[in-house]
Order: sequence, then C-alpha cells, then structure tokens
Amino acid sequence: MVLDQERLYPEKWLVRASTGERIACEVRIQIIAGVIESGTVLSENKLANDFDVSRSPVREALKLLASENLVRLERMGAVVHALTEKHITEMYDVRILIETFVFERLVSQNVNPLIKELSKIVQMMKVAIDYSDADEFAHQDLLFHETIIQGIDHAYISMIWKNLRPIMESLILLSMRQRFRANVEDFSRVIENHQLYIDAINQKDRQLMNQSLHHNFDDVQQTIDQLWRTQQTLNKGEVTND
Amino acid sequence: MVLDQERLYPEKWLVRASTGERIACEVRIQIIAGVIESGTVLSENKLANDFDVSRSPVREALKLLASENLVRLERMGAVVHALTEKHITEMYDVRILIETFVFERLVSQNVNPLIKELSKIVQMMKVAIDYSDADEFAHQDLLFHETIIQGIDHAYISMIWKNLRPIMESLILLSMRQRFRANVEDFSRVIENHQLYIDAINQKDRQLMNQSLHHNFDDVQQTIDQLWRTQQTLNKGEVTND
DNA sequence: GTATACTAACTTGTATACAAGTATACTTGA
DNA sequence: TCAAGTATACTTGTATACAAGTTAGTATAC
Repeated sequence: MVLDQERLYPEKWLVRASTGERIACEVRIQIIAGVIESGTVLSENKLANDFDVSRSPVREALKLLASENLVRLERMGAVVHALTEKHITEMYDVRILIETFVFERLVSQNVNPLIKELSKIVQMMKVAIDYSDADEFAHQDLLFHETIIQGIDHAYISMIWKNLRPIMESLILLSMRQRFRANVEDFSRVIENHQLYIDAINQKDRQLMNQSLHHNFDDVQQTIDQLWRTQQTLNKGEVTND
Repeated sequence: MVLDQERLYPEKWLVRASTGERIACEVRIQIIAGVIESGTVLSENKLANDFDVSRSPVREALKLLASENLVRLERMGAVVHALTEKHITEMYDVRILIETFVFERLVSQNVNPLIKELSKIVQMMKVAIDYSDADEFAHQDLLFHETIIQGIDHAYISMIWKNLRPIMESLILLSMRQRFRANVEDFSRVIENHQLYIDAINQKDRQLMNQSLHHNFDDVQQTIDQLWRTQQTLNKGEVTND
C-alpha cells in the first residue's frame, strides 16, 4: 500500500529528477521505512494511479528499484523485498570493502584538497545539527562518504557506490530523522567519528581508518536496529492491508 | 554506427530475453568490440530504426547500458564511452576485491558442493575446447566465477557481480573468440588456472587463491590487450563513419 | 458437493502519439 | 560578406493504445 498522502522523501532533493526517479525515490523510502510491507505486489497500473502518472515513468521506477534489489520483477507484478538486518549488514560489508580499497589508493596521492572538502562537509553537518535539520544532516553525511569515494578516480568503485547510494540515502535519512527526535545528544559522537575519518586519511593511518570505519558501522547499525523496532511498532497501528 | 547486419552476440543466449535486453546485449558487445566507436551519439529513434523496433525497448536498453557506464545519457542522445585499458584494469580491481571477499567467507563453510559444481564446469570447458566452441567456453568461464560468487549467500556482493557481469561477458566472449582463432594451445593454461582456483578453495589456501586470482587477471589482461590491438587494426579498414 | 470449463479482469511488453525543448541551417536584412 | 532571427528537423519525456498472456472466480454439468 502506497501512502501517497504522506510523502517521506524530501521534495527539494527532486528538483532535477524525472517523474520516474521521483516515484522510485518515494517508493524506495516507503519500502525501507516499512510503510510498504515486504511481499506486497506492486503493479504498474496501481502505482501509476497512486502517483497520478502514466505507466512509462512507473516502469522506469520499478526497473530502478529492481536493480537495487528492493523489488523483484515477476510476471504478474513487482514483489517487494524489504531490507532485513542481514541485508543491512551486507550493505555495510560492501561499504567497508570499497572504502578500505579507496583508502589504500588515497594513501599514495595528495589528499590535501580532499581533506579540505571533507572538513567543509563536517562544518555543514554541525550547522545542520544546530538547526535541527535532519534531512540536511543526512545529505551531508552521505556526501561525506561520496566525496571520499570520488577522491580516487575509479569508474567501477564509483559504479558500486552509485548502486548502493539510493538505499543508503533512504536508510540514513530515516535513521537521522528518528535520531533527531529521540537522542540529539549523541550527534557529537557522529561528528567526532567523521573527524576521525578525516584524521585517518590525513595521516594515512590504516589502523585509525579501520577503527573509524567500524565505529561508523557499529554506530549506524545500532541506530538502524532502533529504527527497525520503532517502525515496526508504528506500523502495527498504521498499516491497514487492502 | 550499428552494424545490424553482423550480430556479434550469440542468438541462443537471448532465448528468454526481452527486446530491450537483446538490444542492450548487441549494442554492448558492439561498443566493447569497437564496432561502435567511442564518442558516437546514439539516439533512441536511430536505434529503434536500426533494430526495427519501437522506442520503448530501445529506451530500456539505453538505461541498462548507462548503468554499466557504457553510454552516458545526455539531453541530446546517449554518448558512447568505450572501455579503455584503465577501465578494464579497474574492472579487475573490483573482481579481485569481491572474489577475495568471497573466498574469505568460503573458508568458514562447507565447500564440497561448490567444488563439485566447479569441477563440472571445468569439464564443460574442456569439452568446449575440444569442439572449438569459443562461445560455449566463454559461457562456462563466466559461469565458473559466477558460481563461486553465488557460493556465499550475499545480496550486495551478488549485486556488484550483476552489474559487472554483462561487460565481463562481452569482454570474455570477444577475447575467447579471438583466442580460438589465434592460439588455441594456451587454453590448457586457462584450464590449469581454473583448476588452481578449485584447489585453493578446496584447501582453503589464501596464498594459492591470491596466486590464481592474479594469474587469471594477468592472463585475461594480456588477451584483452591483444584483442584491443587486433580490433583497432580491423576497424581502421571497416568503419565508415556516416 | 465437486470438478471442469469458460469468462472477465487483471498483468506486462511493445508500439504509437503528443508535447516541450534544443540545435542547426537557412533566409533575410544590412 | 556577415549577422541575426526564424523555421525546421531533430532530441527526449510522458501518455495512451493495443496485444498477448495469466489468474481467479463463477457458473454449469455431473
């Protein structure tokens, strides 16, 4: 069931997006938030109706979501595959894998411009905290890791990130929104950890990098767990199956 | 320019494919083979005409190719980005990355069923050599690595493979065809190397794994280089730009 | 009551139509 | 000859139409 009266994805992130991308973003975040339950069968016509568009952009959206493993395109509709904790762990496997790879490459190049860019982003994150802007914080957080990855010029590492990015985005977005409501105080820890990243890259210190990578992972993993529980509690009251 | 009178992609691999996938496969291999030159602008209408279909499946195909970084979708057409040697090196970076990851996981599980499956595939490869079936050999080669990767149950490692697979397929296919024409004798080395893979997994020997991984890489890299030179020489005589 | 066959309402895949925007080439003016 | 403006022929994005196939439900025959 698509709750189109209550959009979860920030409108302002969609300024340059096509109709298909908009739909993909909204359906994606609703799947990840658990609003659309696992096992739900989405049909092109139904989605087209819900979003008041034709099947063409819906089709595009479903293809996108399928490439992200969020739905499986079958003969009669797209079956929703919600993220499990196993999936999230696996996503972070990949993130650690590629960020470690990127770090190894960064070690043998001039990282000064990158460090400067990353510092800027951390400052932005601080401002986002000050103004309690969860969405902006999530955006900067994502941008931070993206900037590191783009720090080396590597087409296929970029490709992996490009595929991971949308899900990460929704995940971080939802998690940050909840965190801003629940426990704002531990954002200092997030900032600290990002600073640790920067230090690791700047000092080209493998151990420090590993440490901050896993730190970050544990941190997010914990939040995700919380998100999961909250979401599931919420949904029990909210979701009325067709 | 699309030479549709001379299809490079094996028809029999397309039995279950949609029109869009067919077009993607054919255009992909023509880009990788250098038949469609880098910088060429492909328009949906033109491709639809060439393949005698409507724009819908062509659109689907172009989206696919864009996700593989083979074309870049711009306002006025899809610009072809041929593979450079750098790209191919980077692809093998990723392959080594994920296959190493997979190996580490395999170490802590029962690999007997996998070993059996891999042995079967190597036998198939031998038969393919005996009957000089380059396409079948390429297919089995690809299947070999795919089987290893599917040996661990990991959604996002699978995702990476799914994204890499089409390009690898074309690359290996072209390279094997040429190799069958030029130097059939060194296929025994390829077989040997695959046997080495199996041994490494079976004995859970990290060093052996690393060795065979890089062996395989060097081997293919070398072939690719040859392919490149041949293809470029060929194209100089063949390609007549509109 | 049960099983089988048929109908009707869905599904996707592909083709076509239409709208909005862009680049190029030609025409017209000086 | 050169410049500027307009017209035309492209491009993509979205909507709609049509065809082929699947599923489910109902009605009918036994």
